[in-house]
Amino acid sequence: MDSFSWVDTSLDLNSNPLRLNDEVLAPAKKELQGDFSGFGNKDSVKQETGALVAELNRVSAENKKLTETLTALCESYNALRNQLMDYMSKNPEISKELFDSSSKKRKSESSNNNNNNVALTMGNSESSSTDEESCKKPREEHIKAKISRVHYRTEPSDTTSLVVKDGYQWRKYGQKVTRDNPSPRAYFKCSFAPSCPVKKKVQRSVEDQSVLVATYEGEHNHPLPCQMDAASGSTSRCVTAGSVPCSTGQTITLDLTRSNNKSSNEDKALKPRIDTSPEVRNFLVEQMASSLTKDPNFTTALAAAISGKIFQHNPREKW
DNA sequence: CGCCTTTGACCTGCGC
DNA sequence: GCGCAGGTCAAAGGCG
Repeated sequence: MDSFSWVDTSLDLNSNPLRLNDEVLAPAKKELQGDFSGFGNKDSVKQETGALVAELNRVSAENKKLTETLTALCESYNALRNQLMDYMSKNPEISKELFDSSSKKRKSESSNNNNNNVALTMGNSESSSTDEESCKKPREEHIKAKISRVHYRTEPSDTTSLVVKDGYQWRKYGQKVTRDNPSPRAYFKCSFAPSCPVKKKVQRSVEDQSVLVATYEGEHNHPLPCQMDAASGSTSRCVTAGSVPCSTGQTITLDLTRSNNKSSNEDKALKPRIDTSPEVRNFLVEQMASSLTKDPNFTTALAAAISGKIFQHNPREKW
């Protein structure tokens, strides 16, 4: 699966057209439909108001039309993406061929094009940021080791910490300043199990210092420590980011700035803005549901969570 | 006292 | 062979 995961199929859906309804048009509409008593009953004002309302209606209709077009576009895009994934999974040699040629090409461009997938990449886009992996000698262990990259959004004020709370226990064994990024890169090993081969590299994104890029190598040979804590009934000290990002082969962006009791302007500014029109909301919900159910990694994570619950109910049972 | 982080030294692969 | 850059080691120090 990793062999074709270079396809960056991410799509920025936070584009402006979707926001027009609420953020731009609604206040204007409200203003136009408001009380004009201050202007008296002059015909010219009425005519102007009427013209503006008509114009607003026209723009609203156009916006709705554009939204529908975009929705249709998204649907066809996702269908096309799924077809591509199916095709490449059925033809691994072709995807490998494509991967090899593209990685060769990217090798020469890597100094300029790394970190292209910062921000909203939830699709299979591992290799868009495999700058160092592509430069490595393809040793067997590196081919076998599953590599995944997870982006964690941190507090904008926190630009020095390289700690990623992902639920596992890590021991830092090194830190290095790399050439292509002024921020230091920290090296971690999984310290929960001595035999666990998983390593993690954490470095701040060049483009956005508030984004931590964690690269996981290998697979954990033990359950998530939080599940163990839950099983033993002890008070867990781990704070998960709500996901098990290991060995997925995908790039995921997690927002760690979303605290429960915070409502500052800064926090508001970070919140994703989603169009509240019903059709768009339904579409997004359907897309999310279908993406999650189709994703085998989600199924795996779900199974892990359920097994964790089972452990919780059967504390005597060993794993 | 044990665990963890820091940090300089060392190792290894790669390009010239 | 040499230099560079990324990755790893291990001693020293901090902290609970």
